[in-house]
Amino acid sequence: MGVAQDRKTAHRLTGTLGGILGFHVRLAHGAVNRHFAENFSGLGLTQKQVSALWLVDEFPGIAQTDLGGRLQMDRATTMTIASRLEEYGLLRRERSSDDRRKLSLFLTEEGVAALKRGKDAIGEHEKWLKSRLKPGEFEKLVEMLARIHE
Amino acid sequence: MGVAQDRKTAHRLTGTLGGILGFHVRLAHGAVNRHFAENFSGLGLTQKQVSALWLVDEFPGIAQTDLGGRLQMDRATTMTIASRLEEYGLLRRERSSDDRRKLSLFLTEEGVAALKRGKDAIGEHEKWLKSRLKPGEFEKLVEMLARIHE
DNA sequence: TATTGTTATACTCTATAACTATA
DNA sequence: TATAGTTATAGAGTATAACAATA
Repeated sequence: MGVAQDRKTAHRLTGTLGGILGFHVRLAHGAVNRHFAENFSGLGLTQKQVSALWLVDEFPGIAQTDLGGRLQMDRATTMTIASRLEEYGLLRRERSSDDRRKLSLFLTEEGVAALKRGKDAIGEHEKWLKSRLKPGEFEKLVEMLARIHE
Repeated sequence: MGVAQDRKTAHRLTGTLGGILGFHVRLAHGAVNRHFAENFSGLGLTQKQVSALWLVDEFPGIAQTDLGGRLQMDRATTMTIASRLEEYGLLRRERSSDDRRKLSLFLTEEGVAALKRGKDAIGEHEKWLKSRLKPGEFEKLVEMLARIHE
């Protein structure tokens, strides 16, 4: 309640939005999404969808719940993404024999082809990202962002 | 089409999702949103909404289109956010006398109070972010992310 | 009891297209 | 003609709650 607290509050209230990390995370995310959507609309897939295909390819037979864990989404959200990819004919669901509650996910042939195109798109997109950074910063940035979401 | 190209493609296709910067930007954005939503639900405002209030406070009388520019959203999206804040009674719109096509935005008294609470929440939230980084990284991260979205 | 998947539902953010009014 | 705002509409992503099947 004293002068020190007043000063602290005053300082915080007069700060500029440009100094807020969360604000820059939000804008960067938007810029990344926009660049991908605008430049690779022919792909017919979002970055998120390519990520899901990528993980199913990296971990064949992964359970839906584990896919959700790796992409940090709850069961219902995972359901939305997986169902859409199944509708597109890119993903196949199979009841697990180990634990019959679980679904094992696999890519279809079309899914493998779509992932290949998706990875090419993401490769180009990553080049664009890299071009906006100084040498060595790319890896630094990955490391710091990972520490935030891990 | 030669061996060099094959090798390059093979390398790209066998890479792991964890090395993709866009992937980490997405996860970090999700983590930031989730932390804010879970810890400051009592505020009744999203980070995005607080950002909008903050900018109107920083630039009193800012036109809707300029607010949109600073938050990198198109006219329609800006409309959605501004209308909601007006509904909440936090924002006031006034026809500009300079250019009668434009709207000037101002905070209401309630808006000023809400922004104060919002800034306190964001201040705590930023502390959480900082705690996940090493000394000096916070500023580095802001700088790099800014270079991506600028 | 706990976990996995499922469905219904709702909310935020985003964008396109077509329209009105002002410049 | 171009710009600012507006409305209608749609889609992606996210989440909560309640339910069924399985462990």
